[in-house]
This record gives sequence, structure tokens and C-alpha cells, in this order.
Amino acid sequence: MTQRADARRNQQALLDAAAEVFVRSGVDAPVRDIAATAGVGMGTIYRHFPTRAELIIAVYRHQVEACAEAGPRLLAADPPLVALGRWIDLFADFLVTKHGLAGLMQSDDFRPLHEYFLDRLVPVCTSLLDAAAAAGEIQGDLTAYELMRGVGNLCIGSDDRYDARRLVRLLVSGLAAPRPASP
Amino acid sequence: MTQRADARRNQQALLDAAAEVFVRSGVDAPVRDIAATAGVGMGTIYRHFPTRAELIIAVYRHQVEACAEAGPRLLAADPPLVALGRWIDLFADFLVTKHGLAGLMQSDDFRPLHEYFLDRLVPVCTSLLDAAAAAGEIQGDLTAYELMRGVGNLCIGSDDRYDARRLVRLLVSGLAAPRPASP
Amino acid sequence: MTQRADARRNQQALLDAAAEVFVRSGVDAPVRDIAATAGVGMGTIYRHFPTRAELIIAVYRHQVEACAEAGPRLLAADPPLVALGRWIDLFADFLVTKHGLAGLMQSDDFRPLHEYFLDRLVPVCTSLLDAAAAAGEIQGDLTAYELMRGVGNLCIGSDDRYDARRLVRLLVSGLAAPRPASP
Amino acid sequence: MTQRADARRNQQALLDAAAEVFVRSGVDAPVRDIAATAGVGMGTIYRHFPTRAELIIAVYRHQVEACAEAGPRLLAADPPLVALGRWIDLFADFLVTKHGLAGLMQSDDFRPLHEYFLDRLVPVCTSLLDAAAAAGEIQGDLTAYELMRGVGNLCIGSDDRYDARRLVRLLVSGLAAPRPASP
DNA sequence: AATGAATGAGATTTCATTCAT
DNA sequence: AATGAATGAAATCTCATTCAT
Repeated sequence: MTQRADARRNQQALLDAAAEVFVRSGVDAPVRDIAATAGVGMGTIYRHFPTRAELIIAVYRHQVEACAEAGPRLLAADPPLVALGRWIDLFADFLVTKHGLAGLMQSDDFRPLHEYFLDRLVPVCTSLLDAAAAAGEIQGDLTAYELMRGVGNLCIGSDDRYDARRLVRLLVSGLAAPRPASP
Repeated sequence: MTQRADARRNQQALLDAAAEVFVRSGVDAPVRDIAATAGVGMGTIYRHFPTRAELIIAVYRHQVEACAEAGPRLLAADPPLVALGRWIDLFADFLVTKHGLAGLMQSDDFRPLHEYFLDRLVPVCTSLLDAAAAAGEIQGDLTAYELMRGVGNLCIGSDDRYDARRLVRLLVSGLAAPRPASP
Repeated sequence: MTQRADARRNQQALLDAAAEVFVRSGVDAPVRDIAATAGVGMGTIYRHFPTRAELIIAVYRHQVEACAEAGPRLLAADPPLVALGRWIDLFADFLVTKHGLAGLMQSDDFRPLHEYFLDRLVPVCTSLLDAAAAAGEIQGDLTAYELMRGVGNLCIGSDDRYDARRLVRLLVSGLAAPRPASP
Repeated sequence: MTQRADARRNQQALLDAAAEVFVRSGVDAPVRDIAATAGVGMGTIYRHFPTRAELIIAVYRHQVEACAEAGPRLLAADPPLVALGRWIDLFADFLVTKHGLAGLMQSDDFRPLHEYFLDRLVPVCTSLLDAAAAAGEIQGDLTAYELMRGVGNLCIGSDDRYDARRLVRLLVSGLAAPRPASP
């Protein structure tokens, strides 16, 4: 059982290395690079994460979970549209930080990854959206799926000249119902 | 001079073939496929377009030009914000149609491509934006560069479940100045 | 079109190299070895023979054809059982020479190879067998398929201590109808 | 001594597992599969059977011994050629049942395996063959070694369309001396 | 100028084998 | 003694790119 500790350490090294390499070279970086960065053999990656999607999911799982859990908390604390805005900020922060992650979701090869994100986060986003709609704070009938894809896309390639978060805020403000003219 | 004609014919065949293959298999389709579709040898592609970015630029040049030229025309015909909206629609249409093009812009390898697009279109977009700002129709100080990147990003991966144009419209509406409360 | 000559030369070099390597290391020798022996890059093999089965078939095609064509000739020249014996000798010679070929046929991976051999040779063998049966020279109802598999198997691993041809002759003699006791 | 018992139990589990896996996936099945089936670690296999040949020999030892012991018994009970035929049937049964075993013998890597079989069985076969020759029941001077290799080869890949036992019987009948013409 | 055959680097994946625990 | 995680050497296959013709 002592070995288990070793393996766990290794797995963590792998996750750290993968995260680092993903930032450096994108999520489709050669397996060999990740192995080298982690200081393990290539077989070790395949033992822990048989497919690339599994590795990516593992790399980002913690943050996806944190994001999912934040939804209800925000909704309880703020008016719906504010909560939605804050949650979207959280989501965007995550994506922007994970340089290259957003761009990845498009690829057919990463369907499982895409699905994991959606399965976990779309319901959360839906409840925020529904609450805002119920409160009459937003117009239209955009789905959570579309909103998240839009935000996800906006977060691709954020850099000095392109502040993704700013665009995201603009998008959310476009979502808000027009303020009724005062009487 | 006859050869010149030959070469020109070849170049056009190449552009047509590349456009077709780009739609079919994305802009990173194998060179061989493009050559085969054009009915020329692979060497011919390399002679005409030494890098893939050059080929892509050539493929889309006409449409980029058309888009650039539409700017002043729209501005002359409509109120600034309407003109901006229409121009953005035009730009988005172009990107959505060119499946995969938007996603490509991110890659460092295609810097030249990216730059061509920006050099040609940012000034046009800037003049539309400035006009709208001057008319008090928009708030904030978003640059044309950021707006175009945002729109470009939103256009990635449009499909049945994700209508990029809709998100783009939302973004533009977020740009509009809040209607001043009536007195 | 001059290049065609080059390519043809290359293809022949490939076939020669493959034949040599097959003898040395078996028909499942690494592609790289065959390429190296032929003095070409690995891609060249894949261009000429996309699958391993295609390469093997090509390597042995000439001899399979020669064997197939010998059947009718022998049948025309000799009494059926003699013709059958000679044809089987020919077939066995081929297999024994192609060290390792016989052993290969078993593998599921080489189904296409197996099928090519059978498609081409079973009909020939059948006509020899039928003629012998019609002449009352053989007993039983062994199929050409079984006979050929038997002969093929006997030819595996012929060497100094194991003379496959001798075993084949024994098998064929076991096929002959028992001489009717003289009156 | 308790550990000795453990080790013995393990060894038996390994043999059973190997036999099972050999049937399922052939004698060159991955070591890991055998270990998993036996419910032991891979290191345990290497401890007990450092080479694959040793494992295979161990797996089949019982049956090889049984076959060897049957020789004298059959010879005592039947006329020599009948005894030979029955013994060969026994040998063929063993090989046909051990799917893939016969094909394996060819490989240079399994020389030790090959040798074990021959060392144990050739003398038995020789005595049967000699007895038949002494009785004038067979012709020629085929060695036991060649006969066994022939039978071994015939047993490769027996299936629905190829009945190895039938071919083996044919071979043995080819061995019989021609019935002397009646006076 | 054009061709397309050839090259070969690089990416993935599988397992036999070792060795720290 | 046993475990099974780790290793890393193969082997396969795919293209971007070159270059002889």
C-alpha cells in the first residue's frame, strides 16, 4: 500500500506537468513532452490516463467543480442578474487562466472533455439564467449552452491587447433586459 | 507569356481547391489533399504559396477586401450604430461561413494571416466605432481590435446548437449606450 | 514519365528487399527493416504498398501465378494422380523456398494474403483432384482446400533434419487409392 | 514452510491461468493477461518462470508426460502399426487441442520448448516406428523426428474447414507398406 | 515550371521487463 | 516473496517538405 502513495505522487506530478505543458504548447502537446516534463516514462501517462481527454479532464476537474459549486451560492447571495454576472466572471476567469483550453473545446477529438464541462456546468448556468428570466431581468431566450459556448469562445487567446473578460462583460450586459423607460 | 497564363490558371485552380478543401476538412487540411483537388502537384503549391498562411490569405483576400470596402458604404447609408451592426454582421457571416478560419487565427503559426486581417479591417471597424461614439450611440472605449477579436471568437464553431450570429448580435447590443432614462 | 522508371525500379528494390527480409526475419518483420534493406525511406513502402498484406502478395505473386498456370499443363501431360503429385511438388517447392511463408498463413492479420492464395490455387488443385477421383486413382473425399492447407503446413520450417518435401510425398501417397489386390 | 505452500499454490494458479489464456489468446499472450487471470503480480510470473518457454513447458508437461507414457502401453496392446496410429492420434489430439501450440514450435525463441517435446517424445515414437518396421508394416526410413514434426505441422490451425486429424491419418496411411500383391 | 516520388522526423501506442516498496 | 507501477524500446503510420526528372 505504500506504493500507492508513490503512484499518487506520480499522478499529481503528471497533472502538474500536463497543466504546465498545456499552457506552453496547447492541450494537444505531444504525450512525450508531458512525460518528460513530469519526469516519468510515457507508459506511466497511459497507465494513469488512457486517453488524452481523460488527462485533460483530470487536469481541470478541480476548477470545474469549484465553478459548479459556486452557482447556487451566488444565486442565494445576490439578485439573479448580478449572480449570473458573477458566475460568468468566475467561469471566464477559469478559461482565461487556462490558456488554450477554450480553443480546444471545438475539436471533435475532445468530445468527452466538452461533454464533461457541459454536463457539469450547463445545469448550473441554466438555473442562474432561469432565475434572472423569472425576475424579468433578462430578455430573449438564450440557452445556457449557447451562453457558455459564447463565453468560452470569447475567452480564447486573451492577452495584452485583447481583454477577454471585458468582452464577456459586454456580452452579459447585452443580455440584460432594456431598462423600462421611467414613467 | 503563354507560361505566365498557365501559371495564373494554376494559381486560380489552387485557390479554388484550397477554399473547397478548407470547408471540407478545415484550414489545416493536408497539403496533398489541396494539390489533388486542384489537380496539380504538391510542388506547385509550394512554388505559389511557400507557407500555409500565404495560401490562406490568398484564399480569403477577395472576401476580406469586400468586407473592408463595405464599411464606408454602410456608414454613408445608415446611422452609425446601425452601420456598425450591419458591418459586424457582414464580418461574422464571412467567418461563420469559413468554417474553422476563426479558430485558426489564434495559432502563432498563422500570425501573418492574423495580421493581414487586422491590418485591413481594423481601420474600417475603427471608423465605424468612432462614428458611433461621436454620435453618442455607444458607451465605453472598446477598441476595434478587441471588438473584432471578440466577434471573431464568437464565430468559432457555429453549429445547430450554437448560433454564432445570435451571440454576435447580443455582443453588439451590449455595446450600445444605455438609453437615457426619459426625463 | 521518366520518373515512372525510377518508381518502378524502387518498387522492384522494395520487393527484393522484402523477400530477403521475409526470409531473414519472417513476414512480420518491421517495416523499417524492409525500408532500410531496400535503401528507401519508410514512407516509400507505404506509398507502394499501403498494407502489409499487399506487400506480401506482391512479393509472391509471380510464383503463385506460375504455380496456378502449371496445373492445366501438368494435367494435360500426365495421368491425373501423377499430375497431382507433380503439382503438389511444385507448390511445396514454392513454400519451402519461401521460408516462413507457410507459417504465416495462419494469422488472422493476413487474411487477404491467405485469400489470394486460396482464390488462385484452390480451383487449380480442385481440378487435379477431381480428375484423379474420376479416374479412380484416389480414395476419400478430401477437398482441395484441406489438401493445400495440409501441404502448406507440412512445408513449415523445412530444414536439414526435417525434409518437408518428403512428408508431402508421403501425404500424397496416403491419398492414393489402395491398389486393388491382383486377381 | 508455510511460505513454500503459498508459493506452490501460486505456481499452480499460474499454470492454470496460463493454460486458460493460451487457449483464449494464443501462447504469445501478454504476460499481464496471464498474471491478471492468475490473480498475481507480474513479478511473480517472472520469479517462477523466467522465460516464456519455461512457462509453456510447465503448462504442457503433464500432457507430454502422459503422451510419452502411453507409447509402451499401446505397443504392448496392439500390432505395431495400429499402436503407432493410435499414438499419433493421441499426439495430434494434444496438439490440436492446444490451439496455437504447434505453430509456436517453429519460432527460434522457443527452441527450449521444442527441445523438451522432442527429447521426451522422439524416443517413444522411435520405438513404435522401429517395431512397425521390424514387423514389415511400414516402408521407407522416415525418422521419428521427421514424423513428429510432420504431424505437429499438420496440427497447426485446425478449424471448421481444415480437419487436422484427418490429414494426420492420411499421412500415417501413406506410411504403411504397400500391401504385397497377393500371390 | 510542374510533377509527384521520396524522405524522415515525430506522434501514438503497446508490452516485456525491471525494481522500489 | 509478492506486488504492480514505472520504464522505455519498439513498431506503426502520417504528412510537411524537398528535389530529381
